Amino acid sequence: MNIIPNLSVDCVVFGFDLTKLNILLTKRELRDPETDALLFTDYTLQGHHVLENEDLDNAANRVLKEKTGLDSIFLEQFHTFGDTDRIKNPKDMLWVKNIYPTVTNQVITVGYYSLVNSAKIHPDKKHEDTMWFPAENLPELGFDHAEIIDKALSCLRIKLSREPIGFELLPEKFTLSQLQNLYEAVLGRKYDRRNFRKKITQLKYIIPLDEKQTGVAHKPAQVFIFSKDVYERTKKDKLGFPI
Amino acid sequence: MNIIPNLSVDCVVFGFDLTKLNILLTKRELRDPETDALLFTDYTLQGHHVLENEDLDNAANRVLKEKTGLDSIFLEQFHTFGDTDRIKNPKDMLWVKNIYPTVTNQVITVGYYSLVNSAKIHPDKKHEDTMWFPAENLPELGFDHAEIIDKALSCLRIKLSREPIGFELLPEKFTLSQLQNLYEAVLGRKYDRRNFRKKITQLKYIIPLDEKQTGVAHKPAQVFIFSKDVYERTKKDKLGFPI
DNA sequence: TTTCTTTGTGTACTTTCTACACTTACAAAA
DNA sequence: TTTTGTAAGTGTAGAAAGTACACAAAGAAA
Repeated sequence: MNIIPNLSVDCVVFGFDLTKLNILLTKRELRDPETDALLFTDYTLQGHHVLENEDLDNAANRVLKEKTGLDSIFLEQFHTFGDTDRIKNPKDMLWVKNIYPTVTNQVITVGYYSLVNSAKIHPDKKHEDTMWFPAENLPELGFDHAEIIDKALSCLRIKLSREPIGFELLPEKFTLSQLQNLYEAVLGRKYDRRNFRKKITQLKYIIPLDEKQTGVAHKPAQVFIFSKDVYERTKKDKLGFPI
Repeated sequence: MNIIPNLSVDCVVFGFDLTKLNILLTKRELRDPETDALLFTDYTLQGHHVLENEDLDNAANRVLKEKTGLDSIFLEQFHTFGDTDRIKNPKDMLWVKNIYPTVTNQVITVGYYSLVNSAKIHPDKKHEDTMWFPAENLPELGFDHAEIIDKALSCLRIKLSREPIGFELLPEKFTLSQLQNLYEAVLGRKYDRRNFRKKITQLKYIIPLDEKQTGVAHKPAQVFIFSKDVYERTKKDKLGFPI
């Protein structure tokens, strides 16, 4: 299957470890083909060219599957980056010349972000050079990936304040404090615990289980699940997520 | 300047005529090259392929300038459409074969929407086949342009409820009723006039002028202007548009 | 001068938002 | 077994924002 040389997708994979928001990045190293000297090292998003006869959304899913092993996870297109000077940094031009000599110099990339529960990822050692970084403290990034991540994050914030998508970042069963931490981490603000719980518990699609947290050194919290089903059936009543 | 055969932009031009929301469409006709018989006629968005060495945003601006004569207007990228079966309707396949025989069959298109005051457009007769249609009552559309318009409208609604962009659709000087009509037309709901005015008049960036509407057969309304400047300086205080 | 149309205005009520502190349940350490 | 540490769980009062609602005034046209 041939690649489309001037079209790629890049995935910003967001993960939440119950404490902070993380982004999945892959280490990139360029070595001199002759001397093997390390020319530079940095990190990049998961991306790849779209293949001939491949839908854009499928390309994003494929990239995610290949780079993380994850399948059928939340994936949302957020912006397309098509400036002709996207690749202007000398190290990136060097990289392209070495690794993709056949690719045109004008590549547009469609940005997707995906949401995963950090715990789910990295059971294998197949992708040793791919790891989580806190969104607040990213390493040096290649290409225009810092800009792509900024845009992804601001789109995620808008989406998160309109729709109940935060659950994609949590384990299936979660506590209200974990949910609150998630909102605080993504939106970068604090909520009063009582007021937060008040609003959440009146949503019919966040369902308390007859079950408590175990193995914690404090009063165990009740666990909840999110019912997409109930949400879909009731969202016409009240649109949006009231947080 | 050569086109990039597999990449285009499409612009959804929204206009407001102080009463309803309109969309600018261009008539398309395909005639049999031999008999000149009219094979079909329908309407399409303003679109064109991106040129080599052209930024995406510039392509959208160029298309708009060419098709409408308008320059430097509000333009926002909202979604990229990249399914391989985007062009599946027989009439569209026929059209592409006749008009763009060199173009690949897998074209992805980046959607932009733009906002203009309907009065500003169409002073010339150069684009006779381009005209306004009420967003509520569109004619038969070519390609996947119905889907593109749906997505554009839903993105516009989200944007309009977060940021003060409605003024792009109004004349520079406007009345509060015109502003209210605009919000009602785009968001598809009604507002109580007193409550609407109460909220608007407390925004510092919507400035009343010492001036009244003229030539109307009723009590003339006070006119207002929007100050982007004041908005930018004060938006950190209170984000969003409280309507 | 009458008619028509849209502007412009205040208040009472309801709902939502906000701030705030102590007791309880469990695990780990003493 | 007792103590300690930690997060869970809970209610209320005051402030702010949202909602519903009706009539007089200004101008143009008849």
